[in-house]
Amino acid sequence: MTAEHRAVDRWSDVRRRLRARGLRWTPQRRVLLEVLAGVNGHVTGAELIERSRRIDPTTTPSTVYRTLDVLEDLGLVSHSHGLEGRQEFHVGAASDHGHLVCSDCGTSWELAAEEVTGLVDGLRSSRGFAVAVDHLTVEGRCAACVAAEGAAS
Amino acid sequence: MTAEHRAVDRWSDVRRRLRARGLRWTPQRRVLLEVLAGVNGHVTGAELIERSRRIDPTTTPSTVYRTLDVLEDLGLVSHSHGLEGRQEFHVGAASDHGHLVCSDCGTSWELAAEEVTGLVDGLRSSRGFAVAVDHLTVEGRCAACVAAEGAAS
DNA sequence: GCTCTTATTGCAACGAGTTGCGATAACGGC
DNA sequence: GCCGTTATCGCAACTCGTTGCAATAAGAGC
Repeated sequence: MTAEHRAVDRWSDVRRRLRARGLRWTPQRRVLLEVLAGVNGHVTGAELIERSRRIDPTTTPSTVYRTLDVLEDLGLVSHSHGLEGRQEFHVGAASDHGHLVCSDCGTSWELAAEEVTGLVDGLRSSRGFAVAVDHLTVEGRCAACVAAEGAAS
Repeated sequence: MTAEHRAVDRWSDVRRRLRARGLRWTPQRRVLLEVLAGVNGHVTGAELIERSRRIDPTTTPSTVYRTLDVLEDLGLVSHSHGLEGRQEFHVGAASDHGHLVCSDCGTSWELAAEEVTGLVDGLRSSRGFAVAVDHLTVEGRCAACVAAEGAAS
């Protein structure tokens, strides 16, 4: 059994889950899942396309994005908007967390739900607004970049 | 004096401010400022282009976006990313506020700096992260949409 | 295995936004 | 008012992502 095979096996129930919904298991979806199995953390849509093309050069953007939509429905990935409004996909079931992005260096971190309870509760009580934590991206400058700037000037 | 003239006058010091920086006052910039003078609240980049074209049909996207960059440097506009990661420009000097966007109906509200002090202070002390409040967009579902959903189901 | 339904694909065209580059035109100096 | 410097313009090409549509192919039933 090759390494790739093992990686796919990790996601084996996806096929069943698709079928259960009347959806289909296609070669293109297999490729994307193979790619996703090798990701931990965040990836941009463009990067997923590129990696898929390394396995199958005929990979098409529309197919990838549409498959990602389906997988998001299944709860396998989630997406948020990072720097420049680019899509960032997050793999794995670590539910309900936001992101912290440094606008200087571009690094991003996960933001645990507990770190934003104040904001969430505040907006719910004051405005009745239900914050989608997993879509929350907080932009700013990280400690390292703030320090670097201080040292430079 | 025409209405258009009066609108431009409101922004008359922009010309001086540009010159002071060695930048130039061009017909294209005059058009965009005329458009911006008629905006209060938020506009998308595409909308600004469309409105500029109504004054001067030869308006080019690159010029508009580049001018917006300059105006952002001057502090006249600021931009954030709304739904779908689209750019939203905000006119007027109401400094340092974020946005609240409903992912169902698309409506957006301003988020006062005071409403997010908890988050900002928390991230500064726990991670040394300096949040850019004016770039903060909080997505979720507004009270009206939550209520509508409750009634429907 | 064959057929039929219809989910999915790939193409082509589009929308938002950015970038490199040669040509144009502000505007400060004379 | 003309000249030279160089900021700005407009084009063309590109990136990321989305959408409509005709053609393809999963997979369920037989």
